[in-house]
Amino acid sequence: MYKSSTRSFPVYDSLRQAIIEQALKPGVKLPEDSIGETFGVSRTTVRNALVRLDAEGLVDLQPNRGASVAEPTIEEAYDIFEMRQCLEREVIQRLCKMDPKPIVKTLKAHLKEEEKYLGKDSTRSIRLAGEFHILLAELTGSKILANYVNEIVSRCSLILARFAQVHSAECGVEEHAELIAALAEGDAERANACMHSHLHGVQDRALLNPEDAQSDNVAAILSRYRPTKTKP
Amino acid sequence: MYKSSTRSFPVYDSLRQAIIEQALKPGVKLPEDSIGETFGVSRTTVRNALVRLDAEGLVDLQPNRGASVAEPTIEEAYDIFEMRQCLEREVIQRLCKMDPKPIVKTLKAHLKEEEKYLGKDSTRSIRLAGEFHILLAELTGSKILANYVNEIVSRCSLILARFAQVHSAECGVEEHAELIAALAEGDAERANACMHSHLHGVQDRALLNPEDAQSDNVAAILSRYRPTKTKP
DNA sequence: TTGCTTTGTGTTGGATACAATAATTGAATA
DNA sequence: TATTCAATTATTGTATCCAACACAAAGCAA
Repeated sequence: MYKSSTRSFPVYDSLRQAIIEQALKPGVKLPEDSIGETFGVSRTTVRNALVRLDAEGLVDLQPNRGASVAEPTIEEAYDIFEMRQCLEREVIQRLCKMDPKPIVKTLKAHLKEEEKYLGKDSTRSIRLAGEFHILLAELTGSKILANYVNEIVSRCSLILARFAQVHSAECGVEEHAELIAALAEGDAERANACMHSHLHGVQDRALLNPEDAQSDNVAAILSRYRPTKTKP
Repeated sequence: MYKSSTRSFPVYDSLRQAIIEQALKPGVKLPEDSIGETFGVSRTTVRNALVRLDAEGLVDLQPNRGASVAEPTIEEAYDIFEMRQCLEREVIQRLCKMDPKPIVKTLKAHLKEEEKYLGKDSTRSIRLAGEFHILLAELTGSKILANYVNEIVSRCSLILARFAQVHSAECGVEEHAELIAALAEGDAERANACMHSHLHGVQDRALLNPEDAQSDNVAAILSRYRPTKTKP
């Protein structure tokens, strides 16, 4: 949907990643000037990226007031989690109608990655945990479903950034393993239950005792996300 | 999500409406120049609108080749309809857990509108039929769910524009009435069945003989495949 | 013809420039 | 000291401009 050959794509992608990984926390202002500077592009280009992120709900773009990382309210948070339950239920139901063997194989490979970085690289762990869910959705073969899941998982990261105390506890690897086991056996009932309680657990950890977050230096954070220029 | 106080909003909104109402058919080029002229704005402003529409899947924005109304493939069409079933199933399930009285009241008012223009103003009929589904989603109180339904209903319009022969047959008003009746009685089972068969009917009318509709566009499609293609 | 290069025209990608709006500062007054 | 309001500054909204690219037609070779 978004063609990466444009100049605004790296900006979009980096911002997105930074928001998901919570380097850019909810409420942080995203001035076009400074972002353009760190990426070496003009405001026009940055603006394009911001418009897209606004459409995805990761950024809040207010007229004459510029962009900032979205700050989902507690109500929106519940709304998003409920929607996520719906989408991921659909994912499970579709996967259960398919041949489990190649699915399980792919998932196990991913799980191995997750285990590899568990407790070592927390940022990577978090990303991998999110990608597990996206991978599940992709395995259904439905582009749209995968898109929606991708979007909603991102927004859940935002919610965690806003309300949860400990981000690393987002996804339990064992729970992923359990889900894979259920899928391997073709046990739809159990797979569904697994996913449901898994997501419910994430939600609880996020929304049980909500507390606020604060901001940081945008340019400094983004410079870490800027793609390294490899020029011959 | 999209603040209407910008200058690009009317452009976005008009284009969206035109696409949904099939005045702009799939594949039609959307040059920034001419659009900007008709709206009295610059290309920059138009571009903003196009980026948003691209993000929503209504417009296809290709680098250096500009924008055109999206042309969903038959595979994407099935994918989208399947997703729509999932989303609207969720809508029904949520509505069935709520107090039916105010819901039914609102829906009946809408239905009356639909009946009023049935057979008279086809464009308006089509729009109202689509809005019925969006209204259902809004009544759940979930912003996200309503957004998704809105988006997917729009994309279904696009599919109909591409593949169906008769657009006016999109939604049966009686079927809407039946659904309302089921909701009024709190009969979740029946409401679900209603919605399912209703959507299935729409899908069938759209995708049953897609070859005819596609052959209309063969010339246009082939003209884009310029180089070294063997003739039939 | 057929295939390949070239040139020309139109359109887009992106940077810059200027206008409009919001945020901030600071001085004057109570 | 607190408050108001005007002036300044910062940031965004939008238009315009130039370079880059795509597509089409014309020329050229075989």
